[in-house]
Amino acid sequence: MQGQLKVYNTLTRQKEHFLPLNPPLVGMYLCGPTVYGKAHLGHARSAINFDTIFRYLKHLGYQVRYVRNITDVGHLERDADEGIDKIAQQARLESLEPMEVVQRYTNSYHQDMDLLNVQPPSIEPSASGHIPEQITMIQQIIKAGLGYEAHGSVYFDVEAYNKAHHYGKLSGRIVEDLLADTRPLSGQQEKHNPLDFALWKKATPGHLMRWPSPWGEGFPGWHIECSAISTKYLGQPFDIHGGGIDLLFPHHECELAQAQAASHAELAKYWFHNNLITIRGQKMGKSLGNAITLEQLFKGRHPLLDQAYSPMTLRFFVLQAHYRSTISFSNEALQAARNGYLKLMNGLKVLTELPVPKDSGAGMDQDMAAQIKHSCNRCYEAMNDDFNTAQMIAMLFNLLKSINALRNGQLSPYLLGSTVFENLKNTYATFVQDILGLRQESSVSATALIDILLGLYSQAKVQKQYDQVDAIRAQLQELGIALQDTPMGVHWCYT
RNA sequence: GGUCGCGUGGCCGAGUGGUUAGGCAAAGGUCUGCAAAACCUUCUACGGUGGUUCGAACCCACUCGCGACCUCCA
Repeated sequence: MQGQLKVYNTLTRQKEHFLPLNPPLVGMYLCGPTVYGKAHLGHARSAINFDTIFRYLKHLGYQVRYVRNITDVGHLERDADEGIDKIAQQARLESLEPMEVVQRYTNSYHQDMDLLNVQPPSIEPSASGHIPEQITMIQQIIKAGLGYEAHGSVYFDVEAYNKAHHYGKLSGRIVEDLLADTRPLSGQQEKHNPLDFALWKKATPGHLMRWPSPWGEGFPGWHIECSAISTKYLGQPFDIHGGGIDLLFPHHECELAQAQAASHAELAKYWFHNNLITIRGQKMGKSLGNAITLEQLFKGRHPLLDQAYSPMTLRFFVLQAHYRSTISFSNEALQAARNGYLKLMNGLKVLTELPVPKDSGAGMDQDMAAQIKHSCNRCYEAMNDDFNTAQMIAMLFNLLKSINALRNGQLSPYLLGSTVFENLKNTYATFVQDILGLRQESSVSATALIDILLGLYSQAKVQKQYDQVDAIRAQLQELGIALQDTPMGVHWCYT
């Protein structure tokens, strides 16, 4: 539809035509959140960027199975010898069961995603629910001679793997360079090589999250869940693997190597990476302590925030930049995003109120019609060029000028003809709502509106304008609202 | 240190060898009982130096500044 989609593939470092392995089916995997804390702006960016990609692929007619995992086990907090995973750590602080922490933050994540109008993925598997699959994959890797056990833990043998494959081909690393630069970390004496990474970790006695395995009680390594889960639901290879650019190395590199080692096949055909949100020139990240959670943003409760910003403001803010560029966070930028978002939404409202012109046949403004048609097409061209939402939004603002001109009577719909008008209407509405995923955030409450009417009602009554009094009462009655004059004033109730 | 990326007007941010990106903010105008919105106009920038070219913000070299990954990270 509307030209051909080109996407930037991190694996090949260039834009390529998007050719799914089994069209019209598309398999897409995204590294989801680790649920040991509230989601922050970075989580939102990734989710919004890939949500938009998901929406656009569906719009193009693809049948997309979108898998986004929930990481609820096993990531080491710091050094391997501590053997404490993040979730267990947090659980102790809060005196909660680990799975209670997982549930709480999973719920919180889902709430945030709903507010951001991020569509739920097709499948949202948890790591803890796929321990057997992970163990099986580890066994395959061992069988292939690319993993080894040491004292109840299992490691991936990077050197052996690199003999037949290229460890580092995704992130552009060279094993020799990596080796030349490895820092000695404590607790790595079990490894044959500093580059080797854990597939399975033996649980220390105090470790809360643990599962039985052929190597004793333990928990899966950091990377194995994604390899096991993605291939389970999407096959191998599948079409698209996504995630934040900070996951590129080592996480995605390891995922790729594990899958390759276990099944002698590529993990994914296309790798997409969204860039980061920066603040004061620096990456916003949990470990840097400069992350703003979504809750803080929506409530305006953070020292860096001048005010609260709504979910749709954030969504627009994110999508006004290309997904592979960094975005600078600032109050000024958020404020600008809010105003831009409102302008776009008001255009949608205007559009629904405009009458569809009948074709008069004569008097069409060919130039104007051509211009609108051109802008409509360019919305598709922008999205087809590696999901360039920034450029697409610019086109929508161009269309918006015409839409507002139509409303003001500065431009007559008859000059456009019904075909162009319908094209304008459909394109604008489709891109704003279905693809950008923007929706109205109306804060107007019905009771507040009724109160205003009650004021006018009372005033009219005092002035003995009974026609108006009766009219207000009758019209509210039609809406199921009855007015009642009492000695205490005017009340209303549902009827 | 290794690898990679970025530096665009007051702010955010596309783009890329010759054509207005767009939004926000600001100024002027049209409209208007007031206000707002909308529309029109203005502000025409690409870190620095040198080179290639008829022509570079876009290519090349050097240089300055910033950042990301290499450890958990969206």
